[in-house]
Amino acid sequence: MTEAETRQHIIFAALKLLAEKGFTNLNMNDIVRESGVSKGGVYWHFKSKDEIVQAMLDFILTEQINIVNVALSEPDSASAKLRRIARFAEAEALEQMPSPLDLYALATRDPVLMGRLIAYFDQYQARIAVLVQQGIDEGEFTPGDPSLIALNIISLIEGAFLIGLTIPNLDFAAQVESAIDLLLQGLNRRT
Amino acid sequence: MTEAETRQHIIFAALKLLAEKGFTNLNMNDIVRESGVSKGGVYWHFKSKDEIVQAMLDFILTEQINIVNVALSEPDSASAKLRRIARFAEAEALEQMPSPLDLYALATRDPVLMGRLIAYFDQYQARIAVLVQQGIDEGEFTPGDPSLIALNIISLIEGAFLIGLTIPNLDFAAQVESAIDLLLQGLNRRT
DNA sequence: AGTAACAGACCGAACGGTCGGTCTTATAGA
DNA sequence: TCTATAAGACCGACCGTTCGGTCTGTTACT
Repeated sequence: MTEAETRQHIIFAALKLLAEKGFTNLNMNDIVRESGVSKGGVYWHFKSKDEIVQAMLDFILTEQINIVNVALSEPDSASAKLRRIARFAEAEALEQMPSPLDLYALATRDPVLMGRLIAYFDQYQARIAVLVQQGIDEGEFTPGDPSLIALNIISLIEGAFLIGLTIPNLDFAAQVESAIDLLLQGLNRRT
Repeated sequence: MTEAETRQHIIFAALKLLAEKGFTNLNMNDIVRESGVSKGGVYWHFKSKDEIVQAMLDFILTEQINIVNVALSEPDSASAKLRRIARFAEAEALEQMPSPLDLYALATRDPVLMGRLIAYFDQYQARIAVLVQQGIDEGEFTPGDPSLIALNIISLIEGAFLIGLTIPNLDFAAQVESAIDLLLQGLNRRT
């Protein structure tokens, strides 16, 4: 195993544990056990628990941005892209990915994490804003401030996530779908 | 001080600390110090830390429901009520209330907390659904499943909160306002 | 006197992090 | 080619601290 491989191996182990037990119950000894790497080994690659948390957040946010990028790169109408993003989000939620909720909560207190999170939201917002602009240009959406509308769209998706992650036995897919419908109904130009 | 007063005093102290330092750094010794009640005293009123966390969540959720109830009791149009709720939410966010984010994250792993949270969302959803129904009946909103629409509205508000709590220097009020506008544009019957 | 309400010293487990050492692989001089 | 040397990657026992929680009182009111 190369250095980078081991590093990622440790991060994946940590992510798995985070998904299973939440941050409050995430401790180094468990990460050591789960990863199969010794304590010394883990601390060779990461100088602190905080650094692991940081790496986990980076990984998740990068994944998220990639999902959005892929959805945006498809040659589709703006609303179709929007639906695609929502569906990706849904698919990912169904996997055993750890909820970013713990990490968001942490970021509220940690300037470093907060920095990454802000950068992420900036990127996210910028990309969605481009999409909104596309929709407006193509006459699909009613004109408005793309940046602000983008933030509202993100709010809706994140909120749906929050609810979906919290409430079990909820038809998450249907909810996201209808949320987007509601949103589009508001965005679509009235013909 | 009566028993109930001391109890609430301790909870307030815990809430203040939660707001300041987040759940990860919330410990009993600090609660003891902040409340001014001794450890024995605190453990006289609460048999465990979990019980305090539970009480905190209960308090926050009850507050939230009350806000909604007050907003709903005003004799207003459906959309006006909706704006009122958003504005209340915003006002509360500006105070130093602790973000429920930590508690939401916790609830994901704790069945008891989850139970309270689900009950809360159920109530919340039911109330908003009534409001949506009112809007539909009065011809203000386009017809649709009030329950599902209610969930979407909640998603939007919670999402706006999430973003607002996370990103600093964001014009939170403006964002919520525009989010509701966007929503209403979708909800309003096209004349 | 009895009990509800509190005080605070104390406990053991668990935590994040350290440290001296080992194993493997790469390099280089003879 | 063989071997000496060194560096990188990893090991796991151990340490100091912190944590949630307990226990033995003490106060004050009825």
